[in-house]
Amino acid sequence: MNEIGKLRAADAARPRAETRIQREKQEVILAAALDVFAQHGFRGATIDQIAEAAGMSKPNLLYYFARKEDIHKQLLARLLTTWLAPLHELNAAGDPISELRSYIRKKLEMARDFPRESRLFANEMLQGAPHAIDVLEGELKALVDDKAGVLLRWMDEGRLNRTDPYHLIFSIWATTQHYADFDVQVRAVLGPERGGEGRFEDAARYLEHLFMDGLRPKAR
Amino acid sequence: MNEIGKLRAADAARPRAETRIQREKQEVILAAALDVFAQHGFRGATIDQIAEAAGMSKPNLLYYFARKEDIHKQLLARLLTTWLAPLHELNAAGDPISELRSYIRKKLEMARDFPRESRLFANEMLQGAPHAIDVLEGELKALVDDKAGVLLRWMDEGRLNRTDPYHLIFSIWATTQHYADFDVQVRAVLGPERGGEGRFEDAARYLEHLFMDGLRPKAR
DNA sequence: CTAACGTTTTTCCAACTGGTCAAATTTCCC
DNA sequence: GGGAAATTTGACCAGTTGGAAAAACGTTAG
Repeated sequence: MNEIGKLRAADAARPRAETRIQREKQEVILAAALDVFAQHGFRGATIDQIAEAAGMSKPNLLYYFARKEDIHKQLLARLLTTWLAPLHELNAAGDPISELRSYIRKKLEMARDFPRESRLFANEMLQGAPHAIDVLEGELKALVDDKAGVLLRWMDEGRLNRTDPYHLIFSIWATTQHYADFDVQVRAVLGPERGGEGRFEDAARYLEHLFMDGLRPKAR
Repeated sequence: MNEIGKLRAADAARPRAETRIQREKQEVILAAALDVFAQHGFRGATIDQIAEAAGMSKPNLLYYFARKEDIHKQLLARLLTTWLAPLHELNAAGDPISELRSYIRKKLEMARDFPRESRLFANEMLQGAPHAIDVLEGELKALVDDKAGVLLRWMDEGRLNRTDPYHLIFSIWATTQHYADFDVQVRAVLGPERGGEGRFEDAARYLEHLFMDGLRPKAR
């Protein structure tokens, strides 16, 4: 009888050397699970669904991930690191306006290129972050605290309008992720003509304008 | 044997006169279902869960709503009308800046006062709007087309900075609903001190500033 | 080539799922 | 207070769910 599966589950701290097949199949499973979890949430997704999307039988899938939760956990862990990367790159030594512009652009590109990851995260938030609350209160909060400090310094120096740095970051998250999470709505409202691929460029132009200058015409 | 349940399911066009108990229990069920659907999505929610939250047995609940989908449908239908009301109220004859300010405020209040409704809607969007796509492409698109026209006229008159009116509306939706849908994240990042009830006032102040004036300091 | 290990399939299970049905109980109107 | 209608309950069902076990099949290093 094989022990690898159980070892990996019980003893993740000392992972066994992985075979080629293990690496490949695990990727296939995670890719399939991303689709299913992103659309139906954790409870709404079934192992059968994931297995079928991954092109294998349920017991075969369970050979690689002993339980459904393990797949979800790993997906979430991967996501969170790549998700936070753009904010990490916000450079205190750079120019405030172009740093923010760049951050907004990167986040919008992530919404465009990794919409399933965004929806997976959104699902986790809607459920009250049962699997991610620790990261939110720990790593994420620390990072945002740090960057909020940077923003605040920029504001003190008069290089950015004075406002709430936390809510500023929230508003960037909200506006960019909206294009992944509410994609159906965006497409439906824009209609067939404007709802095509160009919508991300339109969004980028609009968001830049909004965040830089707002909507009120300058008095003259 | 009783027929009301089946009649109501089969012949919703000509509803029977409702008894007091029917009205009351249906409300209790819908309130309970709102909680459960908002947290777990349609597939992730179970009738047992809803029944328990409503304080009744499953067969008893099924006496009032013959199928799970019926509860969800009704919840969604109610939601959509109240959800669109604030945008309806955007008045073409008013002052652009105060109209927008007022719209943003109302949407933020809805996120604060009806977070479960917001999450129910978000869940539906994440799943690709299987039950709401018609409304999105019909009623909602028509309304947004109309109001986008108003915004465009305001821009033509120089009373609003020229920008994309559709994405403007999206950004208002995104930034306000964020405080309902991503509430856990907002609280976690703000921490115990700043994450209390005051967060909505802070958000209101910030969003007003963002939408009105943006972040770039005025050249002087 | 073959034995050990890795992988896949088949079979199975207990718990849960949405939903039915008839009997028991309660409510309401006369 | 009695009877009809409305409501609630308990027992039940077929299909699905997450998961276990072990046998059958592949792969690969010596």
